Amino acid sequence: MDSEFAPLTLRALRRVLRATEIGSRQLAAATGLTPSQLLVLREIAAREAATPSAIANALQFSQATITTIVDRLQELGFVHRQRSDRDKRQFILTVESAGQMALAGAPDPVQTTFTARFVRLPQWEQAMILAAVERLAMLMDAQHIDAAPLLDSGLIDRSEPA
Amino acid sequence: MDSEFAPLTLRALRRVLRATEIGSRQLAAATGLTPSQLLVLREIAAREAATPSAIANALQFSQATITTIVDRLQELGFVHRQRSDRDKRQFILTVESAGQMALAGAPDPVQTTFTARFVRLPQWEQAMILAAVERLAMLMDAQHIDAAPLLDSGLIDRSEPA
DNA sequence: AACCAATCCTTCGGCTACCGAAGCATCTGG
DNA sequence: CCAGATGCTTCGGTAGCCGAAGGATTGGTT
Repeated sequence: MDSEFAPLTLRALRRVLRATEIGSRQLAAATGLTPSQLLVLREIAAREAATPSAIANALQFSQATITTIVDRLQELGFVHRQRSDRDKRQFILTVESAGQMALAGAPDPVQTTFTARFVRLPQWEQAMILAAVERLAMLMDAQHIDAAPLLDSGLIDRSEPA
Repeated sequence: MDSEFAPLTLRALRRVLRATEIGSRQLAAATGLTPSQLLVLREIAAREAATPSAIANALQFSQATITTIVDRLQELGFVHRQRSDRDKRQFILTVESAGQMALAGAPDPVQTTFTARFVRLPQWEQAMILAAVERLAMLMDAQHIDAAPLLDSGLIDRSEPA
């Protein structure tokens, strides 16, 4: 048997990736933001008291990169920079209302059509897809797995941490 | 019920995307190639008689972008440019042996660990994930759907083509 | 045959992404 | 109060990415 599901899954996954990547670039063009700017904006919006280093860490960008992107978001009036009181080395980043509107008013087209189609699937299939994607996320997310082995028995091998 | 599987799926999917994106950047650093160069190289390798415009179209890059990336791949000796006989405006791109080796010798770390973990899942789950991801690819790939409605009955809505 | 529009690719100019290294301010442990 | 660590920015550099313009080639028209 030794069925070869893995490469097929990877290939299909690449198609998904490509589609979303292209969509995010189109979205960027539509909003005037670049994909990276959008990514950073979303990441700031998603957390309380975001700091540049936290964003850099979450997105795996260097701090220098975050600085330039935040610079631009600030120029656009989407984000506010404010020194932290606790630690005056830090900046607290917050999303201004203009930024909120940009996020809300510019739905990702791929995401939109995806959702429109997805909700038409039978419930069981929706649930199945969700379960599968969450499983995928676990299988791929190396960061969190190092912190806490989420997977079931005997799944983790950890051959050479490099 | 009106269960909200869609946003959860999107959120999980974003985690997957992030993980692969980060992995591809790490891979790039490891091989000396950039993510885009790798993408283009893979795309050339994947097809017979690749032309710049075909690659540009598949990856949704401009021709100008492909030109510069192929320039660099050529400098590295990974890709060969040759005028087409049929149509002398075109170039035929082929992957040189050095490029083949680069592709083969530099496995994506995310992909590798993913596969290592994936194959340990029970067969039924592997099959389930594969089915789900293929379904996802269908749901997201706007390009092909316009050409041929792949989905089952009543799935397509096509509300405003924008 | 001569032309015109379309097509393929490149070149050019310009902005952004992204990084490492260096620099400045601040914090923390001793 | 000082030394080292930390958070962020600035600087210099490579690459991505694009639209517009340009050179060559093609196919269809008259």
